[in-house]
Amino acid sequence: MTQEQQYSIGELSRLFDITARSIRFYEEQELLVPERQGQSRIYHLKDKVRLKLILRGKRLGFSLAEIKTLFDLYDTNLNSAPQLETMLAITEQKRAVLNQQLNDIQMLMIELDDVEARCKDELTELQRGNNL
Amino acid sequence: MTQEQQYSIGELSRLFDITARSIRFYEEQELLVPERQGQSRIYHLKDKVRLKLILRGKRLGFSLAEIKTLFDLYDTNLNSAPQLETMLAITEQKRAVLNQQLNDIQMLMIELDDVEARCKDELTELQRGNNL
DNA sequence: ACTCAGCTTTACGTTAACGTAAAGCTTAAG
DNA sequence: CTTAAGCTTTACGTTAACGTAAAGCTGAGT
Repeated sequence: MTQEQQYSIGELSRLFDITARSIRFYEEQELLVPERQGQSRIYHLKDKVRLKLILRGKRLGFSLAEIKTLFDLYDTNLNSAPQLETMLAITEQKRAVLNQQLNDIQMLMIELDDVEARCKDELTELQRGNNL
Repeated sequence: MTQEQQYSIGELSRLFDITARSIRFYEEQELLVPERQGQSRIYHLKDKVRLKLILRGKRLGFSLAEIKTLFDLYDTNLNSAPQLETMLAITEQKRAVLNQQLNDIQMLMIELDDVEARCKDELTELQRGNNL
C-alpha cells in the first residue's frame, strides 16, 4: 500500500517558502480545492503539484486568473471539437509568449555578460593602479 | 552629418503599442529623462533604447524599481571596487533568476506539448467517430 | 479668428496579490 | 485545567502600475 502523503497548510508554506495567507488566497481564487478534516485544510500530492505549477506560472509573469483558466481547461472534459480547438489556440498563444521570453532572456544575458566584462576590466585596472 | 532621430511621446507610444500615460509614468519613476522643447517632451534614440529595455524587463517580470536600479548602476561611474563588486553581485543574482526562468519555460513547454498532443489525439478520435 | 489634434499637469480611481490584525476554535503537552 | 502552537474566518490596509477624467496650452490649417 502506498500511503499518500498529506500536508497541513503550514507544512506546505514552509515547503514552498510562501505564507499560509497566499495559499488560502489561491484557494479563494479557486486555484486550489483542498480537502477538509474538521475545520482544517488537508493537502494531497495533487494539491502540492498544483501549487508548484502556480508558483512556476507566477515566476513567468502569469496572473492568477490566467493560471486558473489553464487549470480549468486542463480539468475540463475536452470532449467537443470547439473546446479542443480553443485549448490548442491558447497553448499556441502561451507558447508564443514563452518564446518571446526566451528571446528576452537571451538578450539580457548578453547584456549582463557585457556589463560583467566591463566591471572585471575596471577592477583589474584598479588593481594595477594600487600596485604601482 | 547623421541627423539624430527624434520622437514625440505619441510616436513612441504607437511604436511600442503602449499609452502615453505609461511613458510619462516611467519618467515620473525616473526611468526616462527626455529633453524638453518648450512644454513638450522630445525623445532621442537613447530614450527609445531605454524604453525598449524597460518593456523587456517588464516582460520578464521585473518591477520598475528593479529596472531603475539596474539603469542607475549602469549609468553610475563604477569607479570604486565596492561599487563594482556590488554590480557584479547584482548581475549574478539576475542571472540566477533568468536561469530559473529558462528552466520554468522548458518545463512549461513540455507540458504544453503534452496537452497539445492529447488534444490532437482527441480531435482525431472525434473525427473517426463522425466518419463511421 | 477659430478649430482641432496633440501635448501638458493635476488628481483621483482601479486592480491584483497579497499583508496584517483581530478574535476564536482545537488538540497535544505540562 | 490551562497554556501554546497551529489552525480558522473576517475584514480592512497596502503597493505597483497604470487608467481615466478634467482643464488648459500651442502650433498648424482653414
